Amino acid sequence: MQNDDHTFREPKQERSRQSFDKAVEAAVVLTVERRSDAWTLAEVARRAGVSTGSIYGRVDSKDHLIHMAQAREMERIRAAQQHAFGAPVPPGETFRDAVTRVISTLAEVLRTEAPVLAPFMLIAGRDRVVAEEGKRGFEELVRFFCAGLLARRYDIRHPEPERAVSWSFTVVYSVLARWLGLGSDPEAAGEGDWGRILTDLSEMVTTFLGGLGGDADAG
Amino acid sequence: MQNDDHTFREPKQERSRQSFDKAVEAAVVLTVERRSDAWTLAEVARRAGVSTGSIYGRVDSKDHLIHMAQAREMERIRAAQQHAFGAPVPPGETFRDAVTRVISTLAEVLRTEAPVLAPFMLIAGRDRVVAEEGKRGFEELVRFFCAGLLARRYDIRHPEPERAVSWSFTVVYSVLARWLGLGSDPEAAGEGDWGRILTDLSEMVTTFLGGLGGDADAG
Amino acid sequence: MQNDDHTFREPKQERSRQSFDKAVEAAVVLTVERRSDAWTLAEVARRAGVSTGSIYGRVDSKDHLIHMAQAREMERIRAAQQHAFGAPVPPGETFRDAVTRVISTLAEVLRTEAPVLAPFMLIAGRDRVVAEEGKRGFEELVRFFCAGLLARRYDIRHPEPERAVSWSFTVVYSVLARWLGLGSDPEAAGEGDWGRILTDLSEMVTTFLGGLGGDADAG
Amino acid sequence: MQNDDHTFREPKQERSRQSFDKAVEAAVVLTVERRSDAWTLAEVARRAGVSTGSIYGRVDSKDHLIHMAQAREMERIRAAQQHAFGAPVPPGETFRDAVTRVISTLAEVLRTEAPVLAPFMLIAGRDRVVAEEGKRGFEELVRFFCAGLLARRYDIRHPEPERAVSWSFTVVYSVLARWLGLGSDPEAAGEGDWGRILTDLSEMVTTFLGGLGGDADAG
DNA sequence: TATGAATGAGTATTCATTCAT
DNA sequence: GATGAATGAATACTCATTCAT
Repeated sequence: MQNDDHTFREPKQERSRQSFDKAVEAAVVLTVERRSDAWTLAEVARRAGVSTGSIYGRVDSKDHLIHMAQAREMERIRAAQQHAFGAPVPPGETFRDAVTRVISTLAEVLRTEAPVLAPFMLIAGRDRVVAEEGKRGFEELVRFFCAGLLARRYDIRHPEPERAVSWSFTVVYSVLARWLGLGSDPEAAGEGDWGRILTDLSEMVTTFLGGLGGDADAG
Repeated sequence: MQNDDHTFREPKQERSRQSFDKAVEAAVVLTVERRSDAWTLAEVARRAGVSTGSIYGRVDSKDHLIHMAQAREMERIRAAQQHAFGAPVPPGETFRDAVTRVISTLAEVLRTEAPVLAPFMLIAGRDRVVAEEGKRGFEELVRFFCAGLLARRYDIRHPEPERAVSWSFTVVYSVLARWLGLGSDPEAAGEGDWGRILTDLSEMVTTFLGGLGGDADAG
Repeated sequence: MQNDDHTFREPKQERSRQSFDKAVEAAVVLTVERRSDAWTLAEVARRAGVSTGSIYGRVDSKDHLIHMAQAREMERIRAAQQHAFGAPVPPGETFRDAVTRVISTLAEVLRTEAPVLAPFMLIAGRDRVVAEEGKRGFEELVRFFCAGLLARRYDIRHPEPERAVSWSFTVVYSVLARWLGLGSDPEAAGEGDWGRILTDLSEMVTTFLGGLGGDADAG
Repeated sequence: MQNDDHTFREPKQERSRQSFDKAVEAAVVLTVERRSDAWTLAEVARRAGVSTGSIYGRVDSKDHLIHMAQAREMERIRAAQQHAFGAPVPPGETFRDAVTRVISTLAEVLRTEAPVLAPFMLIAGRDRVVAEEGKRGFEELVRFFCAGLLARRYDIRHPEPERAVSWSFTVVYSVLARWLGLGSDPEAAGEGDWGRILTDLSEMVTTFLGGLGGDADAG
């Protein structure tokens, strides 16, 4: 949860912590608004109602502030992911329903967090630390998704369940990310119908994994 | 081929046109090298062996120069797409082979042009003109891909062939673009095996469209 | 020993005085290390293990702290000078030996204290208080040196003994200071042989004062 | 005459050269006025009537500008030294007169250039390039002075004429530099009488070299 | 009184754009 | 036209000093 490349200077006074929190929050908001880090430290300071100097008391460069902002958001997002995938599995669920549920869960997390994730992905293109942190969140997502599907391992007729599930994630994530404009390819964003996409993905994955689609659960 | 937002000033002299071409070329090369527009006009001028002033004689801002660079590359890329998809269809090809061929063609075009496409997609995030131009190339790709598959319309058992093909494009493009780092999400770039991805995509799409996978062509 | 330009606030508690002493000490050490006042109050505070605020409780500017640091060192240095020049005169010493002894004493004091004196001389260039304080130490040195030589007034054949001795000091001090890098002219520092310089100076001064060099004491 | 650590960007237009010259001149003037480099680029730009950007067109840092300023002044100063020491030797000059002349020449050069030399010596304390350039000028001075005295080699009774002359330079330079405040030790600056100092130095050196002072030329 | 966080003026440097030659 | 020098607004970062706790 901490940055790798910088020593985070722990504030020893509560007041300070609040000030810095406001600055990080402002950085996040601006990053989302501008869909990139195209903001100045002066803007962050003004929005947070603090001075630039006070920010530099906790951070040693604009990049470091970006890392803090990302760390904070990723912590929140990872908690959200955990919560979303931690929901109880409905009893008696068909395989198709399970696939739909796992995909929808992923989709919902991504859709909710897209505004935050997108700019940080952009920044990851030139900032190794941001890339690494993003990767951690991503890998957690992979694990949740795969675990969710592999819970129905015995319904999967594909000869290599692990690989099939992993591939399914790739397909689902790629399509969703593209639709949501993650990865900063704004072209696709919002084209087509979100619900329809989820249905199509579920259908495709169900078929791919179960081999027959609708009645995999009947076996 | 022309820009929408600026009056293109037709150069009076051939010599001058060549100078400007060199500048545009330099802008392209730098854009690819830096994987973004993180270069200065001075750099472009130096590389092209021209002066910054002369560039401003043909263009009225850095953004405009970027538009010219993109226009030039997109023209080339569209020609390449046309050529690639214009290759003759092998006679007696199975449906599966047709799917594989169309997907491979798309994949090859994207893979070849990824270094150029990626930075412009990045720029498209904040530049409407770049986004529009990119979209045009993209839509052509959609048409080629879909036409390629719909040529086998009668092998497609999916109840809505048009939509199914379109959806297939979405899936294939999303996965490939992500793998190639288009859209500047560097996480996925290069993970997994390219050949394997093509195989998996072909398999998935063949199944999805044909319903039964391998023997759709038998019908 | 006190500063002229500031009211020195007598610390109420012993504990507090020790804290401030640590700060002054840290300022001295940093000044010597950096060979100038190119340090920050935060650095001083960190090294001293106190807070910047507490320093400002005893001092009202960085310059004032520098003055305290200098005052402290000059006090020590003046004691050292006093001690060095207070050594008993060997009985039956020749005039030449007396000159050598006085010059060597001066040289040794300067050489020992050069690391401290040099940066404060630098600072004296823009700080009147530092210049004044330095001057006081310097004048004491002049007095000690001259008194040392004038004790042999009757061996001095120069028609104006006072002036001759004073001039000798100028020559000796100038050469030594330059060699030691006092006055921050780093060019000369360390060039040539220290022992040789002392010999040469002694020879020159003996000759200058005594008129005949080696046998002035014979008269 | 060029800097070692930077490529000096030769202006291709005359206008430019003038602009930059004004900036360098302003840097020199400010350096002399402030007796250090305690000026900002904005000040230089304002005084020179140019923009900060235009300065950065020729120079890539404030330090580089300082180097240029120093290079320019040192060029001038070296020419002045050459001219001063190149004056014809009066025929029939006594040895004492020769010593006085050489010392006076050195003294005059130093006195004239002290305001420029002093701040650069200060800067040399932390800037290697400035130190090196200064050293070059200094070494030239050593050569001129020694050559001037060694022209009277046969009047020197000291057993090691070269070393004696070199030592004489050290003494003379040290005393003069100190008096002139070179080396940023402002304490001594201006104390005593300049004419008297020259007389004393001449006397001392004449005696030191010739052994008998006034009648060395009689031999 | 001590602490250390907050302040904010101050500065070097960049670079798209303009314009004198 | 072409050239490339000049412009100057913009921006990250520093640090002496203040002040809430």
